[in-house]
Amino acid sequence: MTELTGFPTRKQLRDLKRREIVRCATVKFGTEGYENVTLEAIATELGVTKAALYNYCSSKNDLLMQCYELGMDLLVDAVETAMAGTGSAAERLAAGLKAYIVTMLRPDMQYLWSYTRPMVTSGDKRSVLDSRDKLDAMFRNVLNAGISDGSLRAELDPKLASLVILGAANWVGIWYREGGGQSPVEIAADVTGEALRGYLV
Amino acid sequence: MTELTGFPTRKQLRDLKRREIVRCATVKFGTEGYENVTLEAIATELGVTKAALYNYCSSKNDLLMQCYELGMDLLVDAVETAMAGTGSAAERLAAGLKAYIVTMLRPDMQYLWSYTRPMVTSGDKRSVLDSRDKLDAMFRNVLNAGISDGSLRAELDPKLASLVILGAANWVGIWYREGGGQSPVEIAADVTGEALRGYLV
DNA sequence: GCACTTTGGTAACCGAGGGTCATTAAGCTT
DNA sequence: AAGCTTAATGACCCTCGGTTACCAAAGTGC
Repeated sequence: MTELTGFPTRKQLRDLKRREIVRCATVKFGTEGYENVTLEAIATELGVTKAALYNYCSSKNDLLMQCYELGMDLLVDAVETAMAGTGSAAERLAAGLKAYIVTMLRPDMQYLWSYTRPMVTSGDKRSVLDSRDKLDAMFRNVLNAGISDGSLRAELDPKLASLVILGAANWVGIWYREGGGQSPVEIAADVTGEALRGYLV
Repeated sequence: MTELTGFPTRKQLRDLKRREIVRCATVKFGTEGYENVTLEAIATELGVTKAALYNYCSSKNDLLMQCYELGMDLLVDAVETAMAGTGSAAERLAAGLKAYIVTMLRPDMQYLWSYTRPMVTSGDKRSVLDSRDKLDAMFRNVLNAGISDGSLRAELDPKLASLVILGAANWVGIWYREGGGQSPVEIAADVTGEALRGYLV
């Protein structure tokens, strides 16, 4: 989010608009569901016509990809920050997982995540898949580090373990709905504890 | 799959056709994705017109629900059978989970499962949600049984544990793609072992 | 055997919505 | 001022989910 000062250049203005479109679409896709949101609706909300949107995306699906990309970036950032601490690998793993879940449960991410992610197929934008791989790699790395520093069980298989752990975490994004008594932070703590139970020494 | 002998009655014929439509739709939704399948395509493949389908379903989404229902029934049956053994609860849990994963990875279930499930919202057909609850209950029950018979750790929380375990299992349906070297049975065994690691005594 | 309803299908159509394109208005540049 | 680029518009097309009027064949009562 680079802020502008003075006269924005053409490029800056363009990027600003693009981001505004993506932000608007993210909220609408997230709360109403991809299929129920028309490009007309997005355009109207932004005070332009549908055709104008096509200056910033090549198709509705491409717009969805841009939304997803934004979400993935948030997620990567959150996990990266949480894992940057100086504790044991096990502690960093727990912190990263907790951050992952909490971020995923943000109101504007939640539905986007659970409802939309499945429509991102392997044929899609490379950058999206890159973020996905990056997240996976971050968790595998910290799992490996845990074996090295002795804070996680030595016999675990990082690849399998990351699948199980991320599976459990991603599942939260699917069943969690607001107003269920527990806050995202509480849920994240519970699920993190449960998912890592078999790996802590 | 009740087979017919002799002259089928009107009702039988009708139900036969309905099932054939659902079967066809399941395969197509599963392999091509819900959005990419037109009712025309399904109708053509069955040698009828689009309008004829509306004698057997009330909307495209309703057809999807019927597909999903079929899949859920298969899943419930598979798990029920696998869990019916006489071993310890831990053994039955492992068998059930393995059956769950293997069934989920059947070619005609796979995409339907990962791609389509998210579109089944809480406002949908009761029977679909019932199957979902039923599966969940089956796993929670066997977890409870495991605490009782001592084959699982006493301190586990069945609700949380079933979320984590099913989350890990469902995640497989999302990342698994055919031709990845490992067979569904092998994957099911690996993931089952990994997901239950923290719960076995 | 003949009217008469019921069932299951068809062809034609409708409207919503994604996507396109010629055109125009508003800056830059020289 | 002239010419070029950019961004937006409005009218349009096409696909596809869904509806409706109509028809043919199978069952049913007389």
